Amino acid sequence: MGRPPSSAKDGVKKGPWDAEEDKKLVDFISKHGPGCWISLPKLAGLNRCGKSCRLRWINYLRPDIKRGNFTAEEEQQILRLHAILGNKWSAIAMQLPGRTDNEIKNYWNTHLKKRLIRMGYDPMTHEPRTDLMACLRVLAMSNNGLNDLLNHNPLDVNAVKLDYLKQILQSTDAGAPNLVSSISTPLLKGSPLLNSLPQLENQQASFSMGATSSLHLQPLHHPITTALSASPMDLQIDPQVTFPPSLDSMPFDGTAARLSCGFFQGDNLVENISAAWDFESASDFVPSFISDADTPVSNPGDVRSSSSLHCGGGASGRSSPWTEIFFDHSIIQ
DNA sequence: AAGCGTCCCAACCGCAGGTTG
DNA sequence: GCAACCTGCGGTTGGGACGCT
Repeated sequence: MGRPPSSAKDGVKKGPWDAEEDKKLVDFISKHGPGCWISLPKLAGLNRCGKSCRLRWINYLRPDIKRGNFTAEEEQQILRLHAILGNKWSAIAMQLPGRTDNEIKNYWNTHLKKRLIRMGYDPMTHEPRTDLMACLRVLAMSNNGLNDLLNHNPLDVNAVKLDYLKQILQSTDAGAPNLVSSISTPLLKGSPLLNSLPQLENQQASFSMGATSSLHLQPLHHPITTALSASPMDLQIDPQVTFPPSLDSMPFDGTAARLSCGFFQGDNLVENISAAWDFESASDFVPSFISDADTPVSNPGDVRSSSSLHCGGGASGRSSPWTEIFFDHSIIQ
């Protein structure tokens, strides 16, 4: 568990602690108290840096550390405190005797945050995230309906693709309070793929999102994709738009498309997400998530790969919960 | 049984703030 | 006032454990 043993420039040992090191540290601190962490390693006969000793003592060796699973009461307390304090793990730990900030942080990241997400709450604000539902439905189709179709009729890939596109374009959310946009599909005209399904042309599709959402649909793998991503296809849906007529004649090779949603607070984009569909092969048909650039998320199941999605309004460097929202949500699963 | 992907968590890193000389 | 040092915090890493195919 943990980091592999390694040596720093000055020869100080790093990585997991062994029993002998633990004993030296415990013996020294029980005799002399924690004191100065910088000089402690030398005095205790440890080939570690003071920082490492401090961390080991505070997070593992301290006699008042409580071991074992978190109780339901502790979970509730963490949730309550996190709603008030945010990621102030040390402040939260002060209210939970025997628990360390590191332990609480780990427990939050591996259990409680995901649980909140599954329940439809934003783990940072602890507020319901109703504005995500339209995108979740689109993505649910991708993970369930599409795969089912492929499994049942693997040979008729084009039919599956068309059906999938149709589902996306027909998706509605009558239950949500903000039914704000409608999107026509002239963009898809001319696609060899779509020509085989005439009724799809000019079809109106409704997407339900927050009243200040944006949406764009654009072809990938196209020479002018880059130019398009800046404008004019990034559309502010407030309250109702259709694709600009100029896009009617845009070539679409039928191999890929991207759905992108931006969420705004006032004029500020606080979150932008995209899903891309690659129609080149059936196996690539599950959408991949992309950030504001064209960098696909290589391993969307691993939350650590989601760092390319920036969560606005928080501290810099904070990883976005959005990928988890999609892949952990009960609708998806 | 083997291979693979994901989960979990101990430990590391960088940084900010406080203290000391 | 300033630099060096020390401590504490929050974010991130990475490998063993585990589960699934």
